[in-house]
Amino acid sequence: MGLRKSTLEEVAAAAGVSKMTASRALRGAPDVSAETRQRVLEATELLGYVGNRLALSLSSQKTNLVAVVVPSMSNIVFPEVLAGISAGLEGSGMQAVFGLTDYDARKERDVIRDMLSWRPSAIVVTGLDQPEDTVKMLRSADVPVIQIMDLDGTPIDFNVGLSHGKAGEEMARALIAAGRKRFGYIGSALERDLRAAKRKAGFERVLHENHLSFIGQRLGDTLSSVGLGKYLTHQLLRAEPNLDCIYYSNDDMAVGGAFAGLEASRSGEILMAGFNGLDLAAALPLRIATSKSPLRMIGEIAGRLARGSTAPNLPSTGKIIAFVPEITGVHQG
Amino acid sequence: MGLRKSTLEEVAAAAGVSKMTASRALRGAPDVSAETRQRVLEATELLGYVGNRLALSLSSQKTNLVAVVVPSMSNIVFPEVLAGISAGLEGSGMQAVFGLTDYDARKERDVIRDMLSWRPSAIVVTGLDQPEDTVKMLRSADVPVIQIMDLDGTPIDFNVGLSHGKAGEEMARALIAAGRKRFGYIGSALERDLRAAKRKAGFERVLHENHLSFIGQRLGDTLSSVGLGKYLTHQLLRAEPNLDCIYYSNDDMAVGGAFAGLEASRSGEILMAGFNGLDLAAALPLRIATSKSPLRMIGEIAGRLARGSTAPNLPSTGKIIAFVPEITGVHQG
DNA sequence: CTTGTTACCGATACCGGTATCGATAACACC
DNA sequence: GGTGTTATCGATACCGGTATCGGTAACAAG
Repeated sequence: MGLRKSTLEEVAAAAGVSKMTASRALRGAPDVSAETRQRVLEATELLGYVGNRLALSLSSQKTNLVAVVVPSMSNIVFPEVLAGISAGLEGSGMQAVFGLTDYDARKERDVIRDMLSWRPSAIVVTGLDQPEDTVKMLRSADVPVIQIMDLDGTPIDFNVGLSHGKAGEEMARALIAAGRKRFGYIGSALERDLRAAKRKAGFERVLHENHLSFIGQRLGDTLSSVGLGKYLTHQLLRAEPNLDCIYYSNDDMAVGGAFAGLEASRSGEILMAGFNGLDLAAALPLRIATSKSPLRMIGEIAGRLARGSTAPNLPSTGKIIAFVPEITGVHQG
Repeated sequence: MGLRKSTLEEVAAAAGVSKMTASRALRGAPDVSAETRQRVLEATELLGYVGNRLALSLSSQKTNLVAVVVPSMSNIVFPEVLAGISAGLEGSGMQAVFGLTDYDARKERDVIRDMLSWRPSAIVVTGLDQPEDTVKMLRSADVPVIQIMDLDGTPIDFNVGLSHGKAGEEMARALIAAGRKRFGYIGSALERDLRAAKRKAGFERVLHENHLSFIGQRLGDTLSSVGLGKYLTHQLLRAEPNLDCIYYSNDDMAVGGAFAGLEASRSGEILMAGFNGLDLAAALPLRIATSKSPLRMIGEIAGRLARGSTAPNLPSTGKIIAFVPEITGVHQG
């Protein structure tokens, strides 16, 4: 059991052949006799040889890396997408590499630059709102760029997701159709979570079309969480007791809101609407309304695009894959 | 704006210097005149040059990679740990690379082998229960190995986590001290989630010491989730209506259980106990008992160990960093 | 015996950087 | 003028693989 990582050269020496022959044997290339191949495999086993991908990738000018850049891991949304990407890559020999931006554009640029320095065979980034210099960097990287989650903007290359503006609009229409009239809004950190801001803007557009507006709103400045949603809902309900519907920036916040409603003994009256369609929300004893965003599917398709395989059964063709979220849990009030 | 990735050679040519001088200029090495450095930087900007880490790492025999191998992303536990690792690595120039095992030992071995082929400067793996061949591979890799989450076993090198056996024991003691007598258990996929199995075993040890045992239990075979916890709890409560306490494999399941209790109008009576101390559970309108596992902290310390910096204020010294989970939410019954 | 074919293998160049050592020029000093 | 010192730069080797081409031995065919 060698303590230092052994090289192909050493394996070859142990097998009594040249480096080149050892390389061929390990890759299952032709032009190697069965006996020689056997000896090389034994030497490999003996030395615990593990190939060096750095050398392989440098030499072959190819990597099996897919760079994935997401804002955060602090709620279940992005992990779900990442799991989807991993699943979409499964069996391709490709490996996803994740980088976090903390919803910070500068950090995003640095992370992307760092990722590109590994010469990945594809890069997946979240959203369409990268600043110009970041876009320029991605464009000149000569790598397939897959922008996920959002559709509202101009994609660089591939684009998988849904229109958050429309998602907000549709939710507003559904709630108005269900007879809701007195709306509140609760969200957080909208200057960073641009997709949540787009949903809110879409929602408000439809409210205005119907000569309505948010009666009251509360905006937190930390990232969304169940606890924050609960806290802000208590606040908002104290200030505006006669709301009959609250739109939240996402399901985490809405679930918190539902708990707050429960604690305030006002469960049935006020309809809480979120976004994402988390499993958690489905298991809740309280009904919240939500738009089901196909997080895992978005990840899987991104993964399949990254591996370059033709993805079957896509909801639309071409380089833009659009989903329309299904709205559930809206009931008359 | 070059479409193909440019090389240092090209940058050097554009600046009218040799490759070597360009390399020095970009790394801020000495022996470069201010004027030359300026010309190189301009050429870099012009060509949109992004260094090639493959070449750099191969040449320097060093990578900035930290390999991280976790079982899953489907609940918030591991994302939380990953976020901690990222935070612990912040500012070090190191980059975490994640691989998923789906709680499958064979897949774990393959993922670890694949990770090692990138010659990471450290590798973080989940748990201490790797099969012998995997351990051998890690041992001979000549890389710091950091095993996280669990302490019950023999570590290869560094070890950060807590004893899940003891966590189960302590929870049982606390519940018994609070007057609970009729215990049930609900979990899932224990043959894969070995840490949950250890907690259960610890819990049962203390039950037996007190001449008690689980009156009834339900084991799912899919991964834990809020929905599954709710479903199994309904089942168990029908079969064993006189339970006064249920121990769950984790908080996800326990939260589902709490919801089930709510739906069955038996909220106050039965104490549900989980594990992890998720934020979600804290925001719940219902009290569940839990052991707070410092997930993010475990990740951060693993990250700090990986970057090789001395981590200040560690709860213990040496290569084993042990945490003791805090139990909350246990009330008399 | 010569020639051609096939199977197997090795020598060499290269991927894109960095380490190392040596070269050159400018300048100071004796 | 000869010599030493310093600042700046380039040529070369190397990291650990793979692509490519050429070489050798064995054997069959003429």
